[in-house]
Amino acid sequence: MPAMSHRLDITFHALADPTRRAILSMLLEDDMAVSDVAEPFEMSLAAVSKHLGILSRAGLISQERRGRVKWCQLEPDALRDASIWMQSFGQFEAVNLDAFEKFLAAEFPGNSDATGQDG
Amino acid sequence: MPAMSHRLDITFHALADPTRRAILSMLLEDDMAVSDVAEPFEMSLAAVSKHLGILSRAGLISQERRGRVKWCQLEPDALRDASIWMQSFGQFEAVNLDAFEKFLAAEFPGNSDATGQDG
DNA sequence: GGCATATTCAACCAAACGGTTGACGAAACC
DNA sequence: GGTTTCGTCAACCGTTTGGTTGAATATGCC
Repeated sequence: MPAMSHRLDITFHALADPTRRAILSMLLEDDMAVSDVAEPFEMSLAAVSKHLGILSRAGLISQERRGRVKWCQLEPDALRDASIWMQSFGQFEAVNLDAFEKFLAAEFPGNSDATGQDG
Repeated sequence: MPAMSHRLDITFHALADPTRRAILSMLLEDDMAVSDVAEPFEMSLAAVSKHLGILSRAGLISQERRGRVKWCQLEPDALRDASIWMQSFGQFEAVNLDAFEKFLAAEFPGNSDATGQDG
């Protein structure tokens, strides 16, 4: 596996954008069509389509065409390498569940607007 | 904490570069001066200095000036939020130690060249 | 003081990013 | 068959990125 590092580049880069993280959060709840993914964002469908392409190339989501609708599905396994890479820096063997809850409350306020964006 | 999402942007972006991940790996072993961090890389000192600035602004390292030498120290706590964010995607409550070992062997071959870069 | 060492700053560059728009292709509906 | 819907493509645009170089700013040494 020579390109291990490159895969990490792709994964972390994909995660480094709030829109893309918001999309992943949305897909946590259910598979979605591209248009439905795009709907809550104040940007063009083409822009969201690009984001989905980046997530897809990173392996973080998969896309399956059914009829004219393209369904997007979370592929959380792709986070594994990145997560494991982080583990190599210690500290995280036992994630503090308390901190986790607080974090979620801050990152996904109300969970009705689980976008990971400010506001 | 309104800018939680922005912090994640910064952290993931900092991690999305192989040079910067290599630097973090080097700092795992020991604190280092800027010049010593730069030495193994085939790029200018100024470039490495910029990378260190990015890592520092992300909180992933701290820098302390002693005399004319600036020492760089790993700050693994900054990975916590990013790590926790990943936990929200499930899958990782129990990291597979076996996978972890294999990963380390691939990412840091021999551990004498723990750069995280290809080759 | 004068010179070497350690690090950053400033200006610049090519390439990539995140977005837009308009055209296009493919599937579905009537 | 014509039109609408879904999604991508291509071209473009301003900004950011990751790198370079040379000058500037400490600090340490003799």
